[in-house]
Amino acid sequence: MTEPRWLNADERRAWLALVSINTLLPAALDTKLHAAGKLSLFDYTVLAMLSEAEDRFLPMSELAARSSASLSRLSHVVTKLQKRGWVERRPHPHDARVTTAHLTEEGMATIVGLAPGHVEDVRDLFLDALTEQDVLDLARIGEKVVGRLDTDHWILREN
Amino acid sequence: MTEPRWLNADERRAWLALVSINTLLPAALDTKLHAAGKLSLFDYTVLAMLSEAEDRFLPMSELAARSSASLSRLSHVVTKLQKRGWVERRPHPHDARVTTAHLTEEGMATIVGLAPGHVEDVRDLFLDALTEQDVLDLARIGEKVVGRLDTDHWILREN
DNA sequence: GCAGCGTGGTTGATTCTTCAACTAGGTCCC
DNA sequence: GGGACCTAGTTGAAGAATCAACCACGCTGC
Repeated sequence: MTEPRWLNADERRAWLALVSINTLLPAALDTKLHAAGKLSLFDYTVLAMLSEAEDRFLPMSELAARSSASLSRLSHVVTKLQKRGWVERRPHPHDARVTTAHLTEEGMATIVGLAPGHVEDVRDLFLDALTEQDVLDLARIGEKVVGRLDTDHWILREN
Repeated sequence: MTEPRWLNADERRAWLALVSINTLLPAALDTKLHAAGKLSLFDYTVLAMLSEAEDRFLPMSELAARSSASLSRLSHVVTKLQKRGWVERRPHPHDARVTTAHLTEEGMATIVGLAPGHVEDVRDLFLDALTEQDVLDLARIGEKVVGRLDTDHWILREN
């Protein structure tokens, strides 16, 4: 039980900034999205991932991975999105354990309508504060951190 | 209504990494802290802010600012921490609107016991993935983003 | 061909967070 | 000195996240 290595000044700055961003940014985007369409950032992310997937469907576990969520959380949210008519659940044809989540036309229309405003918000709240170099640095550092938190994270997959 | 400026590849990388960190990092630290002492990262942050404050107390609104939370959220959490004997509420002597939250001896003992493990976890899950230059870059970029989200954020105050 | 284990997913209870409504004390200013 | 408005904080209800328990299917080895 040796004395822990406390954070130095720069480490503390980096850590505090990250924790603050972590609470402020999702809160701000949640507010915007809730005003625009009564959904949360997580709801939006789920719809976005489906809209970018081939044929607009994904197995629940793949969708969970792409939205960095637990299967349980995703299951509850998909139930909610289903009630709004934006997503459908279907059994997988070849593996009866698997459920696939499909984006409906209505769901697609919703995200198409929301996306431009959301991108503007992301720029407004976040990217516009940064130079091109900052963006590059952040992408590099961010991916390192993601790799440490989850070695197989999908955003690190080749291509 | 002009065509929105979609994210370019690097912007997208930076954004996706940040969103992923945002869900993975607190989840991992919550799990660790919950195992160590049945508290969340936010609970820990509140205790930590009090422990670093002069005389170990702060007005609710200042504590809310330092933990990036709404007053409402803080109020509920302080009620919980109070029930565990870690925090006390007292009226402010000169302004009857203000409530101050005080860290008890028991609360101090709790955070002193938890801190070394928590710092190790922060290194383990996050800082150890980064070089010294990364830490500097992240501190710089992080503070820019915080400034954009909240101009008067406390971490930007000239001490 | 069936026992045992791992995978994929759902559910309900508990805990947390947010939101809107409200109390109450302070400040401005006429 | 009395409105009007602002600041600080609390509360209860509603919606969201987590956790543990659980079911069903598939694979493996015998």
